Amino acid sequence: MKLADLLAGPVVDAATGLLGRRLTSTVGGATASVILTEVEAYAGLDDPASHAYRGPTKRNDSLFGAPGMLYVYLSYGIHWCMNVVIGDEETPNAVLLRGGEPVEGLETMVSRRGRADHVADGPGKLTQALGVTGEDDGADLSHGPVLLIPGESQGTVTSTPRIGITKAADWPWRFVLEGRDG
DNA sequence: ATAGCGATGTTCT
DNA sequence: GAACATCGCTATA
Repeated sequence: MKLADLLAGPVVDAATGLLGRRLTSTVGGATASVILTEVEAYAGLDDPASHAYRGPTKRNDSLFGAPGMLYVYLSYGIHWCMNVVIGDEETPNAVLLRGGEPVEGLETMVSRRGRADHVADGPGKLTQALGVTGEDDGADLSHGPVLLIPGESQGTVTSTPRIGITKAADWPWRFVLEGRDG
C-alpha cells in the first residue's frame, strides 16, 4: 500500500504498515536512519489512552493536523517522544514510534546517545538518536528534516499490549517486527 | 536475564 | 496537586 494512503487510513493499519519502513533524519546536518521495529497505535477520540481523548489542548494541537505530520511531546518532563499523525483533521489518531534499528549514521546516533548500546530501542532513545525535539512538532514527514521513506513495509508483525500506560492498557496495539523487538 | 526505583518538569484538573 | 505513551542505574540471578 502507498505511504500516503496508509497515513490517511485506519490507525492500526497504519501502525502495522509503518513497521519495517525507513525513517531518516537530517536534523543538524548529519544523516541518520533507522528501520522502524516497534510502534503503538493511539485512536484519538475513541481511545482513553490517547492524548487527544479529551479533545484539543495546547499540547496535542498537531494531532488535529494532516496525516503524515509529526506530533512530538515531552514525556515525564525528560524525554521527547514522536508520533506520526494518522487520518484527517477530524480524527486525531497517531502512531507512536517506539523503536528502530540503526541502518545509517550510526556514529551520529551513538554520539547523541552517549553510548554504543541501546541506541534507538525505546521511544525516548529513538528521538534522541535522531535528534528530534519539540522543535519538530508539526513538521511534515514527507519533506524533512525528518523523512518517512516511501516504499513497502517488510517483515512479520506481532502484536502485544501497549506499554507504560494505565488507561486501556490491555488493548493489543503495540506492534513489533518479529525477532527485532529489542 | 529481570525488578525496583529515583529523576524530572510539563500538562491538565 | 496529581498524573504522566520513559530512562538508566543498581541489585540480584
